[in-house]
Parts: sequence; structure tokens; C-alpha cells
Amino acid sequence: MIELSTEQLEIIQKMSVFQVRAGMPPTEARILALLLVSDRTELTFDEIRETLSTSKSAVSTALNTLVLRNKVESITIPGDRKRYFKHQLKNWNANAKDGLEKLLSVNQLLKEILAVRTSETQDFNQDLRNVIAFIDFMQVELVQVFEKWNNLQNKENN
Amino acid sequence: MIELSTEQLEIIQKMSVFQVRAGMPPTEARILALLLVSDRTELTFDEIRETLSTSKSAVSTALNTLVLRNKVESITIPGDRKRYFKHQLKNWNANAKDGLEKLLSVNQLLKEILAVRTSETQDFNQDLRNVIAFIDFMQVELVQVFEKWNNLQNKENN
DNA sequence: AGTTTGGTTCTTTTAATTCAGAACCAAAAG
DNA sequence: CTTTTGGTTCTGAATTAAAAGAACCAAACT
Repeated sequence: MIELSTEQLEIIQKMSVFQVRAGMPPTEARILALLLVSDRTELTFDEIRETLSTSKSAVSTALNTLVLRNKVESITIPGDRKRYFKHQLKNWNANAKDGLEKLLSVNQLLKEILAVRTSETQDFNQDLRNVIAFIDFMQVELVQVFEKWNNLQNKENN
Repeated sequence: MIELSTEQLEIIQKMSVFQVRAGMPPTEARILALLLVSDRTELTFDEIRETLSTSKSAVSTALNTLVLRNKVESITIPGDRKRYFKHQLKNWNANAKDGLEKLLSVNQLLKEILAVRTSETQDFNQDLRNVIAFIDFMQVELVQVFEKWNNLQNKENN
């Protein structure tokens, strides 16, 4: 059982509200938040379960999907049967990229729509072409932004 | 009642599956998709209801939230009691910007977390600082990307 | 071999969304 | 002033999602 200050508890609360609004199931959100605020960064299954006072099954499924989504890594220490779970901060960057790409993938559908639309509605079709162009543009630009960030990182590490 | 080709129906299906996965309620998603594919771009309440064969209440609430979220605009024609509903393609750009900004606003919380963290976990804290720096970077860059797009648009319109 | 530990998986319960149906209402038409 | 049109709002029902509880299982320990 992990001891948490009032501040830490409040942050878990705020953070999980934020993530739940963005579509994440509550238990997953609270686990992620706990792993961000707790003084020890690697917690066992049972520490998580006790601290958040939820059921084994809820913790199990939540942790599994978090690991699957590369949000959490599970670490095993030789000679210790328990697994330790840790927030995968390092993957934030890559996850963000994936998330954005998924959002932008709607463009494929928009192009199909344009192909099927009547030519009667010129203005509308032009607006649609414009949206498609915008998303195409964002796609290219975002790649460059990510590259720029990576370059900055590499320079710093020299 | 709007006549739709098989292709149009398929696209409505695909598009709404996509949006529902992203967290949008089914009826809203199908209305948006219908307004994108239908040959007439401005449909009445009853045309929407009939074409999607759902209830008045479902259409009413869905349309109201779509209008509230600036996804759909409602148009009234003098001498016609009905309202006409149209997909707000023009707002796509602005909606995207808002969405991204909301995503990036998680940074405020991450900064609070960093402020509360123990100084014992140096590596973790450094990773966290790095994520924060990344999001700050993205925020600045995205503003520039949006500006660049707007400049391109203005040039074209001259 | 038997027991304990560290979980997983299946089933049930609970809670939250979403939709339909009916009652309702305001503005326009007759 | 009554009726029709174009919706809105208020239940309640049905579906879906999330969590709990219990049975289960494999690896390690005795």
C-alpha cells in the first residue's frame, strides 16, 4: 500500500478526469496517474490494487491494455516473482505521433467521399477539397515537426 | 426521404464507424456522414430522420449537439418554416486546432506533477521534464503550422 | 507431491449511454 | 381561435461498458 499526500491524490483525481474525458476507461486512467505521481516509480500489481482499492480483475485487464498500448512497461527482477509496472514516459513522443496519424487517417475517407459526390455542388466540393488539402498539409508538416524535435534531441546529447 | 446509392450508404457506414471509434455517438456520426455524401448538402430535419430511419428525439438531440459543437450549421430560409442543416466543412480547420490545443493542455497537469515529485527519482523526473519540453515544443510549432496554412490560403485567394 | 504466490479469465452485477415513444409547445396557417 | 407544422423535452427501455467476485492456473517454494 502506497502512502500518498493530499496533493498527490488530488493530481491523480484531476489527471484521470482529464484522460477519461479523452476516452480512457477510469481504472486505466487512475493507474497511469498513480504511476506518474508516486514516489516509487515501479509498483507491483498488488500495490496498485491496494492503493487504488479496486479489484484484481480490473487491475489485471487495465494493466494488460496499458502494456499493449505501450503506455506502461512491465519489469521483472530476477529472483522476484512479482512484476513491476512503470509509466513509459519515453514512449510519449511515439504515442503522440501514432495518435495524430490515426486522427489524420480520416482523410482517406474524405477522398472517397469527394470521388462519389455529385458535381452539382461546386462550392461544397471545393470546401471538401480544401479540408482534404489541409489534412494532407498537416500530415507533411507534422512529420517535419517530429523530425525537428528529434534533431534537437540528438544535438543536445552530443 | 433522400435516395442514396450503395456507395453512398457504404461510405456513411464506414465514416460513422470511424467516428464512433473516436468517441462520437452513433446517431451524430451518421448524420454528419449523411451530410457529407448526400447530393443535396442542406437537408431538413425530417429528411434526415427518414433517411436514417431513426426517431425525432434522437435526431433532435444529435443535431443540437452537432450545432453546439460547430460541426453542423442550421440555415433558415425566409418563408420556409423548416430549418436546413448543413455540414460545417469551413470549421474543420478551427475544430482541429481546438482539438489539438485541448490535447496539449495536459501539459499543465504534467508540470504540476513535476512540482510535486520527490527528487529521489532523477531519471524519471528527467524523462518527465523531457515530455513537458516536447509538448511545449509542439505547442509552439503547431501555431506556426497553422499560420503557414493560413498564409498559403491567403496567397491563393489573390 | 502439496501449498503458496501472482496473477488471469469467466461470469455476474452495476452503472452509464443511447435511443424510441409519447406528450408537449410555439409559431404559422387556415 | 383552431389546426398544422416543425420540432423539443421528458420518461423509460435497451444496449453497452466497466468493475467486482470467484474460480482457475502456472511457476516457484517447501
